[in-house]
Amino acid sequence: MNSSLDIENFLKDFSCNCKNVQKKSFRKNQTITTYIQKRNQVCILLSGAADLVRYDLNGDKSIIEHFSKNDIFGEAFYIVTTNNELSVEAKKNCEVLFFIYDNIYQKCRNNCKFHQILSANFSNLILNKVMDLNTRIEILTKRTIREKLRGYFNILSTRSLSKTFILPFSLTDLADFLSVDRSAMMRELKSLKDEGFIKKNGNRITLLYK
Amino acid sequence: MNSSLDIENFLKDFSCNCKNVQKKSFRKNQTITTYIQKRNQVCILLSGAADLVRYDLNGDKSIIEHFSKNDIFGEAFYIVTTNNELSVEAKKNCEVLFFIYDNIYQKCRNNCKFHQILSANFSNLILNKVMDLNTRIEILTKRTIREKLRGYFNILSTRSLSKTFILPFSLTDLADFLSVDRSAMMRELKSLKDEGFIKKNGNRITLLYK
DNA sequence: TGATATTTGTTGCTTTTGCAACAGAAAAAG
DNA sequence: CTTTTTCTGTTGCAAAAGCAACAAATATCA
Repeated sequence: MNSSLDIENFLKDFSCNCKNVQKKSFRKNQTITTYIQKRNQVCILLSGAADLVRYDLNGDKSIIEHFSKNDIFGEAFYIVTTNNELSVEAKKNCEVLFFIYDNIYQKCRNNCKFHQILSANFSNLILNKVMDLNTRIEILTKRTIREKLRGYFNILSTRSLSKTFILPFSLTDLADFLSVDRSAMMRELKSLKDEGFIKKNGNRITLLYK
Repeated sequence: MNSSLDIENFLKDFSCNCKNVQKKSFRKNQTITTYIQKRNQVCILLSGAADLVRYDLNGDKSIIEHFSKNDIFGEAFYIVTTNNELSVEAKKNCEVLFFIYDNIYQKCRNNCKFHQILSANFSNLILNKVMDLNTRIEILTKRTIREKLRGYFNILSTRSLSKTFILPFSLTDLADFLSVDRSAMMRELKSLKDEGFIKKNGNRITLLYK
């Protein structure tokens, strides 16, 4: 989306005096927010990287979403149920903008530039989000670990316009992202290597098939 | 979302003379659209039910999304890759509105009511979509068939405000939706029944746990 | 209504995945 | 620079899931 460039520039040095819009910084491994019903919070990640994670009753961790620069997230996009605790964890040092959803289309008292540009760009930000979510679902609906890996690798390859690309995850996190057991995934990665489908150096992957 | 009521009323008897907005009818099992890169088509399902499906190289079918009344979909929300064919299939007779994404925020020549209301409500329509997608991901990230079933049943129970609810799918389609083998799912359903977690009559399910 | 197609329910067997555990490599912290 | 922590790579075994096949029940269609 070329429109993300507009947003990027404006977010970099936004200023708004509304008490409803806040910019906060987080250090790696801190919890940025926990999803709570009815608060309707929306966040934009200005810099850094973060994951939306769920710990289920067995203590298994799932990475529900992976956020990087300019991604939008927050409980406003979620129907929060009682069965699971969702929280957003900083994977690197992060800067995050917080506001509430109701606020987006309301003109703020100051009629500040932030609100103007935000409401103009909100749909595009969400559209990007929808595309990411659809991509994620595409991968998760694949039946086997092998297909998930190949599906994800294809996407990364397409995005980087190259057969070679760098995984945006540690292998441990990749397993959580694909929602599979890490050791099983490692086994499958090894088979893919042995059978000549991929080449792997650390987290640099090269696809060897068409 | 209470805002969906506005949309519902206006969609029911919309009229727009733009050549870029079309309303079409489909019979059960017809293909409503196939996703093609760059066309940027957006669709709103006015009535009926439809599924976004993918057939992979092995011929396995996955239901990527399930659409009901007032759901929004289309290739504009997708990064279409070469590896898979995505199409939307009518599960019942359907009425569908077609237009292109660029069109949403452009004022049409006629400045018609449709475009006015659509741009005002587009964000809410997408927001609902994001919530659905997030819900779907929640379920797909569960590790076992049992957890997927229970996760999905919890959601249906919450939505219907009751321990008893009707599955919106045939069991065959439910398996495709959860992206698992049907016979394995049936086995798991049987265990859930035998162990006293659920009661099942056709596609009416009752949860027996807390 | 009768014929045809689809869905449900079930099972034996095979393959895949998850689990647990551990050693070595790499990265982070002090 | 050394220690501590996290990540990678691997394995044997157990559990879960997929596959194939079929009969019975339902639904659809002509």
